Amino acid sequence: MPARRVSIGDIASQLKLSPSTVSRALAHNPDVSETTRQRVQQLAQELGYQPNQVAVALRRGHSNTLGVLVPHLAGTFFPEVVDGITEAASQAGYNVMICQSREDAEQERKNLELLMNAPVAGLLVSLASSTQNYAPFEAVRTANLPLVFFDRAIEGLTGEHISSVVIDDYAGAYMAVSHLVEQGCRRIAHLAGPPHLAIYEQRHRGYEQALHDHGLPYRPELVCPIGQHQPDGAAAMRQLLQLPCPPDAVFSSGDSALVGALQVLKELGYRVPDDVALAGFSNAEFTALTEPPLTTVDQHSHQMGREAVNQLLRMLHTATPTAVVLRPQLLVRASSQRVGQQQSLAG
Amino acid sequence: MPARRVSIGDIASQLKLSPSTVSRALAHNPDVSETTRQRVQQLAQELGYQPNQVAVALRRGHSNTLGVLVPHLAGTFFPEVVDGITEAASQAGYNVMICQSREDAEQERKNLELLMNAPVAGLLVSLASSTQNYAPFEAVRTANLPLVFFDRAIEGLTGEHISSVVIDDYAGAYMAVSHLVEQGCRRIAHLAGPPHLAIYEQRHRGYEQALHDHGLPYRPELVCPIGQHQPDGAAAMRQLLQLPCPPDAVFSSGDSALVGALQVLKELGYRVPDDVALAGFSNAEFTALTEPPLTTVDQHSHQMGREAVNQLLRMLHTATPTAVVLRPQLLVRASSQRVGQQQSLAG
DNA sequence: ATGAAAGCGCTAACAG
DNA sequence: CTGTTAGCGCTTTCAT
Repeated sequence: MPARRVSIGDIASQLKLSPSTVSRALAHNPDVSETTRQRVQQLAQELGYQPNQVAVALRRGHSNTLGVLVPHLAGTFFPEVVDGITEAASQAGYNVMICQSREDAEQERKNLELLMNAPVAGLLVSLASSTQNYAPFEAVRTANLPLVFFDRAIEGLTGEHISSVVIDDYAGAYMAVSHLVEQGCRRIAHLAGPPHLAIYEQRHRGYEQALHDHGLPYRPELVCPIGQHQPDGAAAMRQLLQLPCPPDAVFSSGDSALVGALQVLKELGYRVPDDVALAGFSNAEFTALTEPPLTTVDQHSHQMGREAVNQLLRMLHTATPTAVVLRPQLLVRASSQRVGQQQSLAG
Repeated sequence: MPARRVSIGDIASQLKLSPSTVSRALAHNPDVSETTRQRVQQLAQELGYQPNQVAVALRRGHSNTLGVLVPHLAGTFFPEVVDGITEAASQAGYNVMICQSREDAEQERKNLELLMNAPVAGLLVSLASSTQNYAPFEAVRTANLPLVFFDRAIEGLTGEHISSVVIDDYAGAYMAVSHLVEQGCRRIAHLAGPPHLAIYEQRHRGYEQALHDHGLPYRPELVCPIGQHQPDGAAAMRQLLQLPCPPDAVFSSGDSALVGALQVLKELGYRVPDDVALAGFSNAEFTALTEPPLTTVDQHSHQMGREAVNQLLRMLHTATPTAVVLRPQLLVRASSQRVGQQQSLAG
């Protein structure tokens, strides 16, 4: 009943040829005569022959599938990267298998194992926030399976088949904070992310350096280490407003937390940007739709996905790993533009 | 150099056993003696043995991979469904392979072919908006490959291995429009989606029926067939406001278009909801963050994904197809709540 | 230009 | 309880 699919053997016997010849004909092998080639292709067409990719993969020892491992698919960033990945992959004739670690290191390990046995031609990975143990990635490295980290990479893990595509988080934060200073802000708070993820550490460092370069002091009480969700940002904002000397601007390491802060400010009657100016990071879809719209740093997420695939394909062919750093772009919107201040697009 | 991976044969020869015994021991087959089982498992552990899933799939004739085909991964809806799918699938020991049709019927056909040869244990599909020819799905049906449509289904395509999970779009639209009527709106416009997709047709019908049941006339000039993006909604809104007798409410078939409409209204100085009340469909993340927040219909997207996987697993085991219809939920927010009107949550 | 044979890694039927 | 054999569908020597 399950409508058995036609195999090379079927075609061979119908045409009284050997499987090898049929295989060759299908592969446009020049050894095979023009006439047989046509006969084979004709019949294959008629019977609706489709190669069994599993058998092909087993025989060849590798597949044309790329494995993708992301922390989650919520929000806008990762879906956009994945979109870029699937687009570039399918253009190059690869398909894509996606797993989510759900920010859990153990789940990440399992998925990694799964993908390695899938098997895939290579891996595109963005780390879970809870990952502390890099042993599973060592295993990928020793298996010589090409690996590209995107956005969240392991600093220091290098190998002959390990590339990375990240944005310059440091520069993005620096640009945003410099912009806030130029708008006249002097007490700039920072909603910081988990520091063991390099991206958040870099954003923190960019914040720090920008303050320093503009002659402003770094005040630890203005730096709140928080989760990345809306309520986290709201709670942090409330605390900041309790300070004897509250901030006149907030630079958040993520947009969701920032929108939480915005809501608290509006609720308590503060004016944005005049009392408190706001800038975030990621260019989430909703940042353009809040009131006021939020200044944020765009990460070129779609392009990051495409670039990650390019890196992978490059390694597949020439085995030269690279570390690509994309330059982020500051999007200045009303949440940080004070009247009477010059507009500036860079830091 | 590529650090050859250890196979069952390797373990067998090191232990002077046959591959079959090793295979059995690994599979906890009760036939094998306790001692050998332990020896095998011990060595497998030490050598870091991992089964080659491709070989397993080839041998068994099927894999533990589910194929997912979505129109796109932009916005919030499909990522949320996919999130539900991967969650439920991985709990059931399946992994997930995701393809995007990019709303293109030809791409959809290719991806379908790809997934069928992957091979997958079953398919979870949401149609591209341009799909008119259902032949590729006939092929899936005759291959007896379990198929679950979610959200965008082919009405009338039934089979022994075809299920569907959709929400009651008709009811969702009916609820939203009834709510607008209860808020005192009398000239309710509709931003309609592509009518050949059943979901949009149903939303349109729900709109029509709600008007009728409340004794309001259906006015064709208030129904705008548009694309689903923000500028489409903005353009439609401008047109509607040109009418001799403009609408006092808008029910949009999607949230992005609605936010476009909202922006035009604010730009031109209309008050929402007092001059024009708004309601949308999908509960996109940003609808809670606009000013005012947008009333919308929640589609239980995450649950839809989980449910789709359940349907698929059910067919894998018992072969009984089902058509699940989830009940949507109207989320009343400020964009439709007029002061002095009673609040109502259902229609 | 074509065929025969071997084998990718695994499992299941069939001995013993 | 364990081993032998065969084969999933395909590709690729090696013959002819």
